[in-house]
Amino acid sequence: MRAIRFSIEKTLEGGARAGVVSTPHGSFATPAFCTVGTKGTVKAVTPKDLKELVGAEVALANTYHLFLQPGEDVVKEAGGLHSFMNCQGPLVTDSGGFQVFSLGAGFENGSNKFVGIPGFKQEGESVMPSFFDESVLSQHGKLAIIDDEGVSFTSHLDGSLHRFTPERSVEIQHALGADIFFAFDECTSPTADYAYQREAGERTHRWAERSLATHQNNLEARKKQGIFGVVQGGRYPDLRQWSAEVLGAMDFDGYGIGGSFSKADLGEALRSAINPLPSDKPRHLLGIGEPEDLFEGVAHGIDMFDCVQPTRLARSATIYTARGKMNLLREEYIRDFSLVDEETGGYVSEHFSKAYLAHLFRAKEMLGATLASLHNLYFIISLMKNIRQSILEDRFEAFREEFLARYTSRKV
RNA sequence: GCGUCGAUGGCGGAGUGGUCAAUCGCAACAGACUGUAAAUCUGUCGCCCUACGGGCUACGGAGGUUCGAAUCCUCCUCGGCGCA
Repeated sequence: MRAIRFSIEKTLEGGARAGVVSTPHGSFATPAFCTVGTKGTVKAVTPKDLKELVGAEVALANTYHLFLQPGEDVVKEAGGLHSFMNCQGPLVTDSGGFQVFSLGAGFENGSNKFVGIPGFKQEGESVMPSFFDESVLSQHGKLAIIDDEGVSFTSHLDGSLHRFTPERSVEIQHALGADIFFAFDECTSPTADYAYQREAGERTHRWAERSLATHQNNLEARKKQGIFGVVQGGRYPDLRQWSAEVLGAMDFDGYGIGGSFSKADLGEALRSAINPLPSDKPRHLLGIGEPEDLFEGVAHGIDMFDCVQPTRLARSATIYTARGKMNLLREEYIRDFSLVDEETGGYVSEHFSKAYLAHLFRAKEMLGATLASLHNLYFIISLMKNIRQSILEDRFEAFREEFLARYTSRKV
């Protein structure tokens, strides 16, 4: 008996589908958006509000972060992640593979996932993230070093040396006890060349096998947790397809699609990665979450998303609205007493004005981040619900068009 | 009244003869953010222009010394402190 079950209620011609994922901690409707709680907390928001005000059904935490602090042993001693963070619903953990990228390969050129894409990263910007702390730099000039067996890395917290292998990552994720967790993968830099991308792909595939074997050998964990493999391939469609074929043949409970690709290529990247995957398993597009991208993902058959964007933007005063994103720190909102986003609604939009949130941010009051996070999460999650409904009613493309027409109607 | 210290850009506060339109912090204004080293980061921030360059006015006020002053001298105004 598998811990994770997926039932598809409806699939549209283009590939969009609606379903339900069942886990030992309850089920969630798909397409789903996982709120991101990297360190075991969705920043600035209580689990109660997340559930009652936002309507969130799943959350995702991170192996790398929880391993470093407080340590997976502490979480296990607390009774697992659910009990530790007082979350009764389904939980997902990411493997730490992305951190290998952001602390290692991605570090070399200070890139994010969309490096070089106009509007995402200007050319000639500083090579290193300026929040980088030189005191924890390893002798290699970066925090993570990859070899065929695994990854050695220095903690960004205290500079101590650690090592992740696929086996170790799975072991930690067993201790954390999320309902779904990811196989340890290597997320490459978007600038990686073909040869390296292929090499990294092969490594990721071997790691996937080892992760899967480690999980299958743990009979206790198998009953309680499901494991997802992660398709890689960078910006090369043939490598993505190859990666999906190789992983698709392995007996995972679901699949993550990770890595680097340009926004413009999202559609192509999804097509090549999704086609070879078994259609009866859930597919999770890792780390993507702008409204346009959610539509694009769903259109190609993605079932799950996670993204820091709603909460990260919220903390720096940018909110989603039906008419596009708005930076509440702009002067024009100081005396804008209209509600945050009447068209979208939700607890925050219905009770607070833009001027009030603008004041909270200017005054650096914590409630600003909380309300904005609640709102952005509500915005994204209700969007997912509406998308799901539109699939069930066979009017997904119409809804997409209608939503985006309004969403892009106003320049921020 | 005497003595003493001080007066710098929206605020705080550096500078104490040239490389100063003036370090820095805050505020302000704008931008970025997609598996969270992010309640973070970046840019602008006297005025004007044909604006990677140029011009003008500036460091309480008025004079002066000097090739050249926010920086030195004199007087004045205002403020802190001490003594009366």
